Amino acid sequence: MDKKTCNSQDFQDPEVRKGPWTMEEDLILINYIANHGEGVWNSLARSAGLKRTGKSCRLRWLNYLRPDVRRGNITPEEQLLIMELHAKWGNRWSKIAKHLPGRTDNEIKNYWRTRIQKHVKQAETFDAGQSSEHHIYPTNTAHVPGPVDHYHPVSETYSSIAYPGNDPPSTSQASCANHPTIENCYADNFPAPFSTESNVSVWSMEDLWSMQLLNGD
DNA sequence: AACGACCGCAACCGCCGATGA
DNA sequence: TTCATCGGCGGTTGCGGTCGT
Repeated sequence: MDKKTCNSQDFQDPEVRKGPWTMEEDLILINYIANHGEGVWNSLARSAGLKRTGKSCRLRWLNYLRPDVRRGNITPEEQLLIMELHAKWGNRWSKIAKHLPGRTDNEIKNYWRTRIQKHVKQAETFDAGQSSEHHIYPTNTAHVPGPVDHYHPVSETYSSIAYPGNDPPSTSQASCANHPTIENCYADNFPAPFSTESNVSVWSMEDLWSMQLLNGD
């Protein structure tokens, strides 16, 4: 049998819940960690009464519920730092995230793939068609991504990379793009938190934490 | 107004290394 | 040394929202 399927943490328990976290689950997790601290995620999940894997709890906590997590609105400075560090280390998202306080590896990874990689690919395909010319950028975008050079495994760096310095992320896509934070984005939907039927969490972290404080021991 | 295409993000999956019995 | 368990990481996917026609 495959080792993975034998792993208790990966075992397909029919009782294990998957998919989006509910507000109740979030509150349980926040309360439990507030009272007992984080760590030993599998036993935490069991002790807290959550029908989730330890992995799922850890991910939810680190990427969303942690009080110091900052979400949305990557600043131009952060974007530049991400580009520099990615040029240096490649897809070492957790390593990159350590240099961006409050940012998670998952967010940086998503940001890179959805915002930056897209433009890099555009530039690459364009450069392929314009190989004799340098720094001629697509006209269908305001962004001017530079060419990506190749990774040197020995030095753990890319040879050179020319990214736009203060090119802000596109704001034309997400509905929340003009909001400073996703919390404010959620706040704009109040006082009618949606998805009430599925009870999927769409609450601001401030709300969750204030609820936690109210419920606090 | 309706609908399909596209995009962003949360969450899951698979793998690997560390640790302890 | 071997095995089980856990934590962490990077890659991938599915869903919901937005945009364009």
